[in-house]
Amino acid sequence: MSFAEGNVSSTAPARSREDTRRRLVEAGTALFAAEGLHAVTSARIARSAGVATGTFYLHFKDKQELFREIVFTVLSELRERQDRASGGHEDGSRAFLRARTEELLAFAEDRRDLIRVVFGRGGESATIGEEVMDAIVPGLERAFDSRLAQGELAREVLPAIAAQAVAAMTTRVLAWWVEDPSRASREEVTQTLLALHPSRPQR
Amino acid sequence: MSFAEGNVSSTAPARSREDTRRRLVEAGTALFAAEGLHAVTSARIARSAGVATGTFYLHFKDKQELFREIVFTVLSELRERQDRASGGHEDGSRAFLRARTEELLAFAEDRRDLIRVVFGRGGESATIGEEVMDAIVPGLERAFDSRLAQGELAREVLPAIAAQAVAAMTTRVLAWWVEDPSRASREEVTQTLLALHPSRPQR
Amino acid sequence: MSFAEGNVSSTAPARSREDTRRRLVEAGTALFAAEGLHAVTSARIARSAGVATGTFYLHFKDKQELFREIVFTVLSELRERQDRASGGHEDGSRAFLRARTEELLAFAEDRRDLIRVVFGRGGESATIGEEVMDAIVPGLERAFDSRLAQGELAREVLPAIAAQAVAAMTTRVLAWWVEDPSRASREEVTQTLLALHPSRPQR
Amino acid sequence: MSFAEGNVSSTAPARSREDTRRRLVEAGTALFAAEGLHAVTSARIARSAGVATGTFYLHFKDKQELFREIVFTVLSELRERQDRASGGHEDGSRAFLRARTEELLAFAEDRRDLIRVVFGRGGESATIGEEVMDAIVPGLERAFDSRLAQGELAREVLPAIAAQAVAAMTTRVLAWWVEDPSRASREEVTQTLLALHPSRPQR
DNA sequence: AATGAATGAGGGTTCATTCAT
DNA sequence: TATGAATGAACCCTCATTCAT
Repeated sequence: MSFAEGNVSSTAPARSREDTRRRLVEAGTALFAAEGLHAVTSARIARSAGVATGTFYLHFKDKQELFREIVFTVLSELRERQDRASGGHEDGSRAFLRARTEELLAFAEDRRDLIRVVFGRGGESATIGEEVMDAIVPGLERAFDSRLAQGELAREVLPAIAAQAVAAMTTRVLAWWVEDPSRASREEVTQTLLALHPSRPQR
Repeated sequence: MSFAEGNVSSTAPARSREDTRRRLVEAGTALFAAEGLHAVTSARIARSAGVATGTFYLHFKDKQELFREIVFTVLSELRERQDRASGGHEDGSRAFLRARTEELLAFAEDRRDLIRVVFGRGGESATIGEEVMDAIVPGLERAFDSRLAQGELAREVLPAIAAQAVAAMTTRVLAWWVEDPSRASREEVTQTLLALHPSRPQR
Repeated sequence: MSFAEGNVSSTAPARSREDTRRRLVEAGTALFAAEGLHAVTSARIARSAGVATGTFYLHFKDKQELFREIVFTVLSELRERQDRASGGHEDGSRAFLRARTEELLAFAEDRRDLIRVVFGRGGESATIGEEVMDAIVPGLERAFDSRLAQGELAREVLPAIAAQAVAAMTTRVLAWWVEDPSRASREEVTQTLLALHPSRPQR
Repeated sequence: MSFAEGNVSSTAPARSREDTRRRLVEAGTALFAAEGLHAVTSARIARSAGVATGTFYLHFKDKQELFREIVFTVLSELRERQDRASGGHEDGSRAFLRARTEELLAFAEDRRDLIRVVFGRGGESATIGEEVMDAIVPGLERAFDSRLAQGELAREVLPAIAAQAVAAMTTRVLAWWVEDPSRASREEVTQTLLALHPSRPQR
């Protein structure tokens, strides 16, 4: 057993392990997007990933864990992309909001399946639905807090409520749109979402 | 009150059957509100209603049917109450909207359990969640259509999207609020919802 | 309460009771013929007879009892008709056999439903199937015994076996025929059954 | 015997799976023979095979599938044995028939349980009973067709009916005999069955 | 690390039968 | 006698998870 061989035998399985994991994530994403958390069994995910049933549990504690992983990977990737997209603009400005919204919709167009899993079917697991909200809402709430302080928000708006409202509105519109993108152009969705965004007092 | 009248309104067995049904609906409502559609079994609902497992199926084809019945009874009762409350006001006017929103919140305060079942956990069943949306969205969409025509809505707003957005926003805020009504006063919720309602073009 | 009234009130229910029973038998016959013993519930029979579920059990101990009653009523009626039909002929003669077979087929044509219940689906209940055989076989066996003694049967034929064979052959052909009477004319069935009837040694 | 050969014929897990399946088939056969299709539950078969309930469904879609498998395995094995036994004789000849009948009875003596399942209780499932007939009858009908053409059958015999009759007669006698083989010797059964077989015109 | 057969608790549902009215 | 709501045991089947290989 040469040094090289040893290397090969210790890295090849490592690569293979990651590969297996990725295959499971991909199979799970496709199935969850198409049928939802409850309708999909861990055995089917494994089969669809081309591995044995038991292999699933070498990579994930249970079905929820895979689901959760998909959901939070998406959320963090999405946030990263939005942060990058809105990087050049002043926090909370129109341009900032537009950049983030456009990036959101670009992502949704690219990865309809992921949006379906996270926002379309997330409600299937009460726990995870709550966690998704917890991942989205606090940032929004802080934003509304500061906009309220700067007088850029109607005084009667409670940031905590507005944050819930905007999170729900955005995720719902997204889910609705990816279900059938011909329902509206990307620009129409963008403009409507921006128009509905809470802003300075009216009248 | 004649003898005939008494007979007509309800025979003895009929009263008993209706009573059992009502007990099942109540037990189901409480359990669905607390744990959601999936976590509750028909056997538990029956036991909690003080009847045998089989009795459940004398009254409902299956668990979904009871769930659906609860959901759509609530929706129609709610709509009725809102219609009554907004009866005196011009369609789509501020006063109209305020009256409907106040009635919605009054209902939510009265029947937190029902709101939880319908809006908090409704998403658990993709089918029913979709149907709930279908019961709410078209009316909103028509309202936005006519408001757009009257120039009372920013021109860039697409009614179909706005309807999805407002439905999601409202139901989410409601669910969030009934989860812990101390989070905000009824008036704060009312004002925030009204402030977030899409309206005439800004700027 | 006059004498007449008393009479009415005591005989009317009596008539009604018999009527109810007859309705149950008829409903049961139709349903058993169409779907078999297992596929039919006592509640459905009652409903189809226009009475309440519980009423079924005022007339029959259980579903089997109704089934059994139908089966054995048919068997005894059939035997009576065959006896009457073959009355003028010498026991075991060709004419005797032909008369009985013709009567059997006439009955089958009249009452396809009954034949289906008794011979088509009888096998569904092992117990009753056995009893049907026990009702048919001994008579046949005695007949073969005497025909054997008279040299009208091949010597190598064991009456006990021949009786089983003829009972099975006849009931099966009957069931097959009533399932679709266009499969063969009544005369063809008669002639074939008679031709297959064990008789004097050949060759 | 190379290493490869051993591998090909059966891997360790494969052997185990087949073994479980065989145990289920054997347990099912014994139970179906003793109590019939309806009286036996899949859970009991599993328990009797020494495996868990769920294991049953790893091997068979449902109870019917196991039943069907037993029935049609028997029928095809039986046919094979009969074909082999009658191989040397001219089709439809006396010797041919005798060889097939003797093989049938030898099989019945060997595997009373199987005969009970297939012919004794087969009627319990209308569907399967029909299929069993469909597996037996067409061959008989063809045989009678050609015998009729050759004048070896009474002209008044309709082959389609005779086929039904002979199938029923044979299976019934078989079932009756295996229920208690002391009722008749194998030779007596053989001779009676042969004597009852439709043949050339009499008189 | 991967396999895949096995597990068994538990869910949904049916239905023969009872019994208070 | 009739009613029909109620009963509850029992069945079929699924599937998340384990474990010997």
